[in-house]
Parts: sequence; C-alpha cells; structure tokens
Amino acid sequence: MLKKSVTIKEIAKEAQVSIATVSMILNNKDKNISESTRNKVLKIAKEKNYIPNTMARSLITKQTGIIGLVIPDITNPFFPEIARGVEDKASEERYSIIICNTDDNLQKEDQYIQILTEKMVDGIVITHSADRYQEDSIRILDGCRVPIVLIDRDYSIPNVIGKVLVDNFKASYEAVNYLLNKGYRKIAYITGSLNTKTARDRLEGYKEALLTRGISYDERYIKVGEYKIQWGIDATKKLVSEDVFFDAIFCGNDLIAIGSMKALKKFRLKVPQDIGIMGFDDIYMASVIEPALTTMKQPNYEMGYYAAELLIEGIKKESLSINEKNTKKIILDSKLIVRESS
Amino acid sequence: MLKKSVTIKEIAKEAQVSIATVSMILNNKDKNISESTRNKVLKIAKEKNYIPNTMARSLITKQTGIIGLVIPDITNPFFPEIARGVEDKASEERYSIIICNTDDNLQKEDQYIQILTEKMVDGIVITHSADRYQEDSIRILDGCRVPIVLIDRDYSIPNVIGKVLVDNFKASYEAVNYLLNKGYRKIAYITGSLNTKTARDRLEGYKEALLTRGISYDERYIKVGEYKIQWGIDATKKLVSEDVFFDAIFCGNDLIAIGSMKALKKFRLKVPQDIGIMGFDDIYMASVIEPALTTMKQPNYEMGYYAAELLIEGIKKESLSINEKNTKKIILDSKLIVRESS
DNA sequence: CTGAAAGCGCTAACAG
DNA sequence: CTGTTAGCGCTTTCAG
Repeated sequence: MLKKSVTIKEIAKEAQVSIATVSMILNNKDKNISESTRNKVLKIAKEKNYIPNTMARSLITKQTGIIGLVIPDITNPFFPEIARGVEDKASEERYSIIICNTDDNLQKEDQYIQILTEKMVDGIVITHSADRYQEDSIRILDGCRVPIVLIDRDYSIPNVIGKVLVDNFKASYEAVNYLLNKGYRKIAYITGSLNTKTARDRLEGYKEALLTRGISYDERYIKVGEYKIQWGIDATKKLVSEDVFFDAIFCGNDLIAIGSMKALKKFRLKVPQDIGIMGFDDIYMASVIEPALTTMKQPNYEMGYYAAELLIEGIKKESLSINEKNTKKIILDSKLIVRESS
Repeated sequence: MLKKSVTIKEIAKEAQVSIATVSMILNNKDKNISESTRNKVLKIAKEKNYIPNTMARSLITKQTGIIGLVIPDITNPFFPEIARGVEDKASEERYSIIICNTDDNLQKEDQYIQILTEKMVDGIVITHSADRYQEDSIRILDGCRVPIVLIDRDYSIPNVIGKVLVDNFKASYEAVNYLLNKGYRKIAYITGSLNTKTARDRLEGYKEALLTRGISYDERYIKVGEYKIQWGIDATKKLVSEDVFFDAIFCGNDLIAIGSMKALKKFRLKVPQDIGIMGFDDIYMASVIEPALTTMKQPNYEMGYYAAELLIEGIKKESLSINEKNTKKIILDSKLIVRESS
C-alpha cells in the first residue's frame, strides 16, 4: 500500500532533462523533441511504472475527466441500462462516471449536485422523477457550473445543453398499428396511472392509431390503474367479466402485460384463441417471463449512450470556448420486438 | 457556464485576513480563531458562493473522497442492489463512487484499475466473475496502490483489506431445513452449472441438511443444468416423467424456480397438491412473478453496504498510518422469505 | 530542440 | 490568535 509514486520530476532527473520536456513527451505534445530524448524518457517512465497524477493535471486544465450521473435509484430496473449506456460512451471517450442515487428527493439532489460541483465533474447527466414541477427542476440545476444533459425530461434551463427523450406517442401508435395490421380490431388498453406525460402520450398514441383507421374506440376498453402485475390481472378479469368483446390487449407497461397474460390463461375459453397481446418492455423484461409476448422495447441503453455523447460533445466545445448555445434534443424510437411463441 | 469560482485567496483579501486563516475556518480547524474574524470570513464565503476546489485539496491531502466500484455489469440484476449498498454507505461518509463495468473481461479490468489509480481513488470495491483463476485475480489487483475490498470473492492478495461473502452453504442448509420442518421428505434439487463455488456450496448445503436428518438423498433428485427459466421447466418435466416421487423442489436460483413453477402448473394432477417450492432469490425477483414462492433472499444490498464500510474503515486507518494488517472477512446470511399464497 | 519559471487553489508547518 | 512560507505534481508560456 505504498503511496509513493514516481513523478515527472524524478523521471526528468534520471533522464537528465527538464520536467517540461518530460511533460510534453508524456502528453504527446512533443512536436519538437528529438527521438533520442523521447525514447529515453519513455523508457524510464515505463521502467519506473509512472502513473500520472490526475489531480495535479486537473488543477491546471480544469478538466477532471469525470461526469456525474444523477438518477433516482439504480435499483429501479429502468436505470441500469441507462447507466450502462452512459458508462460505455463515457469510457470510450476516457471519461469516468460518478453515480448518485437521489430517491427522487429534492434535497438529496441538491446535495449531490453540490458535491459533483466540488469534485469538479466536467458535466452531468441527470434524470429525475417525472412527477415534478418545473420550478423545482430549475432550482436543482441552478448554480451548477457545468453542462447538463437531461434524460427523459424536457425542461429548458440554462446549462442544459441536451435532452434525450423517447417518443412514447409514436411507440404506442406503432404498437397498436402492428396489432391492427395483424387483423385485430377490438383492442383494449390497460394502463397505469395517467399522471405522467409518458402514460398520457402512450394513451394518445393508442387513440390516434385507432382514429387513423377510422376505428372509434370505446372508453370501456381503457382501464386505468397501476403499473403492477396485479392490476394487469384485475383489469383483464374486468374486461372479461364486463363482457366487452376484445380480440387484443395493449398494456401500458410490462408488469401489466405479465399480469394480463396470467389472467388470460385462466380464461382460455372465453377469449379468442389467437388473442393479440402487446406491452411496453420498460423494466421487468416481460419477455423473459412470457417469451411469446410482443413488446415495444424502450431504448434505455441508447438513451444513456446518446446522453453521454451529447454531454461530452458539449464539454469539448466548451473547453474550446465555442459559444454555440443551442440545446440539442434527441428523440429516440422504441423498437418493436416480435417473438415467436415458444 | 462560468468557470470562474471564488478562491480562498479572494475571500482572504476581502476579509483582510490571510489565506491560511480562511482555510482553517473553512475546514473547521479553527481552534484559535476569534469569533469575529470567523463570522466575517464565513459570511463572505457564503455571499460569494464559495465552492472549495477538491482538486487542489486532494493534491495535498492525497485523498479524493472517491471510491471505485468495479463490477462485471450493472445491467446484470445481481449488481444494482450491491451498487446501491455501496453508494449509500459511501455517501453517508461523504464519499462518491465511480462505477466501472468490466464485462468479466480481464483486460478491461486492468484498464479500469489503472484509470482508478490515476484518478487517485481512495479505495476500490470489486467483484469479478466467479469463474476465474486465482493467478488472474492477483495480476489484476497487482500494482494497485489502494486498499481493496472484495465482494463475493475469497482470495488473499496484498491490499485486500476486506472481503464480504454470503454463506451459501448455510443458506441452502436452512432452506432445505425449512422444507423438512414443513414435513417434506422427498426434496428434489434443480441447479445450474456446478462450476462456481456458489453452486457447489448450495448443493452441499442441500445434501448436509438431508444427511443431518438421516435422509439419504438420491442422485436422481439432483438435476444439473443451467440457471435459466427453460431449465427449470425442463428439469421439472424430467422429474415428473422419470417417475421419481418428490414432494418438494428446491431451486438453485430464481430463474429456475420460475421455470419450475410454470411446469408444475401443467402437472397439477401428477404431483402433490401442496408441493413445496423454494428458490434462491438472486437476481430476477422471482417473488414478483410468483408471489407464492418461498425464497432465500440474497443480501446483495448488505454486501455492498458492508463492503463500503470495511473499505472506508480501512482508508481511514491507513491515513492515520495505523498498520494493523489483518484482512477482515464478513460473512452474511441469506434471509428466508416466506410468502402467503395469493 | 530544450530549460527556466510561474503558477493552478489549497494545506500545513512554523513563526510571530 | 493570525500571517508567512513552502510546496502538492503538473502544464505552459517564453526564452534561449
């Protein structure tokens, strides 16, 4: 556990050159340095197992090569993929990420932003609860001196140089369209709470898809509840018991879809044999549980990846003092995953 | 996006004291500083929204307040809880964590360790693939100058100041014992590959529990395959078709348990009504899918939490140059979760 | 082609 | 009680 590590100073002494020369060589800024000294220095550095001290460098360059990732909770299955996407892009560009779990708690978020600022991160990727007032968001990101990219959020705040969103309306529209193309006409929709924009967009996409085909939808086909397996079961039971004829069910998320499929198995005789089921594959990998399920896969990994890309681009531009201040917006599509019944 | 932030120098000038005074006050090392100057400095610091520059401090103190977390893949449902545990403890102690996904790739691991060392992390918490030779592990952690805590691994390597493990043997033993206490006597065991110590320990626990009760087990009761839902289904079918009488099944992980329960539903008439099913709740939260399932919940969160605790303890001791070099080992128990049928 | 020198922002003795 | 003085390890003009 030796703390002692070689410095460029020691290398310089050993190589009998100045520390400036060593620094330049080690940073590949050796335009005008002779091959001989160059090799000599490099050899010594390797021998002594030189490890640059990032702190010292950062003190001068004002860049740490670290970006902060602020999310509600990595334990929520929605986030690991995002985190992975961010990390992958970051490490491609030789950035590290510091991860912060806020539990959707404003105070914690503020505190983390503060810490990240002290730690001199070069930028921040942040997602926060969809149920949050705009003023709060502003307060949170206020006073933070680094570029920010939002994931799954669409506020306009100074410092926010980018946003990555998914088009839920379109995804929902296409999912329903897929069912329609398959010949289904009576498509029920089971969703969780409608108090997030995501949920409302999905519902609108469903309605729009039907309207486009001139199919009027019936309010009785729409069941609003919770994003839980149990609600998938209950809502499906309701549909059956209410004697509403349906030949397909579209589920607002994968938990609901899992529940719905469970329930349908019990009603094999009461519903069409080839009933169409579709769900959003948000979090629980419904497909692992119900391999026959067709889903709209949310591009979580991609969201993280593009967010990091946007951020790093912004960081670099800024360090070049380019002052092009339009915030970029990337809207990603969900992907229809059709599986064969097993 | 102002990069300019106030320094203690400016505060010192404004308060008409020396920078040393300001530094001491801001670090609560103001044993002998008058209340008046103290308040004056604090007031100015607040007014100017002073943010300490961690880089500059770290350069001197050789402490960054950052811990590296090296894991195979945050996307693997085994790790988010661990990561959360590490982060929670870390943030309690005002440490941040940098997360690295190695994909069980030695080269990547080496590279990350290198980067973390450059970034001057104060310590590292690492988990790596169970299928790995000891020599490799040594090579990886070699040359790394900071304290290390291993999660779910038990190698003895310099720098490793702690290990956090779960007692799989005991967990398995207790799970089977639970079934025995319930009156089950013919307990089958479906496991994945036996080439990890975890899997072997679990199998041994199963055998030991039976032996303790003087129950001889039959090799036909043990099905070795993969940790997948499909294997749970197939193995269960096998058991039924082979006409081996069993009144309970113990599953090596939750995917297998999910598969097994699926299969059993199809054989309702061929197996005892009150068949006992038990599984390890490692990764997929089997309980969400099959709420009636009794499981041994792996203490992932706790592993992370204790690992961070051990590491931080070690970091502090080291900074105090205490040279007590025994590596601590924490062995955690899984927790039996009995659920009511829904 | 290379070296000297001036810091980055902060801490930590050591004087007064 | 507070100020002076050295650096931490590195980058970066600017002279030679």
